[in-house]
Amino acid sequence: MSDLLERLRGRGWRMTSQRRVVAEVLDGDHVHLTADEVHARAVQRLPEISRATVYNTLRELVTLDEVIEVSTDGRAKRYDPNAHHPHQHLVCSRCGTIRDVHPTGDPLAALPEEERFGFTMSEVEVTYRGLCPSCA
Amino acid sequence: MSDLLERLRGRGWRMTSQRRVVAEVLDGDHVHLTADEVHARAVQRLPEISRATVYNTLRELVTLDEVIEVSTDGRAKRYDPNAHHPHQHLVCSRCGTIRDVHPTGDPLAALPEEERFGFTMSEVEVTYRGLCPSCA
DNA sequence: ATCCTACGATGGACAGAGTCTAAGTCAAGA
DNA sequence: TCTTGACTTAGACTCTGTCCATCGTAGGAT
Ligand SMILES: [Mn+2]
Ligand SMILES: [Mn+2]
Ligand SMILES: [Zn+2]
Ligand SMILES: [Zn+2]
Repeated sequence: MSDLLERLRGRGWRMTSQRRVVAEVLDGDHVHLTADEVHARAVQRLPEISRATVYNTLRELVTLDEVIEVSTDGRAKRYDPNAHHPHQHLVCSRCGTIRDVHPTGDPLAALPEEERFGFTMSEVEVTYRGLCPSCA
Repeated sequence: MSDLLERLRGRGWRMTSQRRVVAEVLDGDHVHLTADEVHARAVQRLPEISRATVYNTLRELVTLDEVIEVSTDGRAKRYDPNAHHPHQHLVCSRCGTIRDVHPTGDPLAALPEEERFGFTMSEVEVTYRGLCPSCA
């Protein structure tokens, strides 16, 4: 994730300990933490970091296309650092676990012209739901 | 929508004026109202109906599979009476308009076995995003 | 190395969406 | 008509997220 820190510095970001810690917390695969989960983990490393700063930093990362915002339920949004490889999500209906998945083909192809109502299409979001092995 | 009222009566629902009004508000095609929008319209017909009752009734309709809950943004959930014909949604990124759409083929087919992580799949939700004719 | 200052961090108030509770009301069966 | 448990209500409360005024500091200028 230090690539991220480099890119951000390159974009003129002032590098603070708070931003560094948020970026570190978001490192890894299949990471889909809520803002409060990010805050909880950030506090482990930097006890005085505030909730507002975590929200601010996440919002900036989203604006910079470095993190994706995912809302799979009606609850808290989740923040996904895997922003550079397009993917979809597989969610366990019981425990809420989220995995990144890569469906084959172009999902847009399944929507016939006459079903597009004159819209200019830009993206498709797919959420697969089911029970994970532990919950089944 | 009086079919709905019949079905509900058959399921042992006590029929109150409040429930009747909520069901009436939800009648129609491409209806995707928020709870507060449902409440606002219900108040036109029955001024003393409370927000809590609207929420209660919507939750029951969802439990009975008579209405579908849709969350296309991170904002308020939308309530969709078109629960008996499976469909997906096309959303305008600018104004939020929602249309029902019917993609061809089985959306599950696009997810290869090795991408299912041992999940027992149950459903797929697809959200197509773009700009509607008025917003483009 | 020190100084400056605009940008960032902070806590707390605030807002939107939804749930819960205790008390009052009424649909519908006896 | 009476009775009663299911339904409705207002408002308090929770959860998620935003906003604001103030304070602090990263990093360029000297
Ligand atoms: Mn992801
Ligand atoms: Mn719909
Ligand atoms: Zn699970
Ligand atoms: Zn539009």
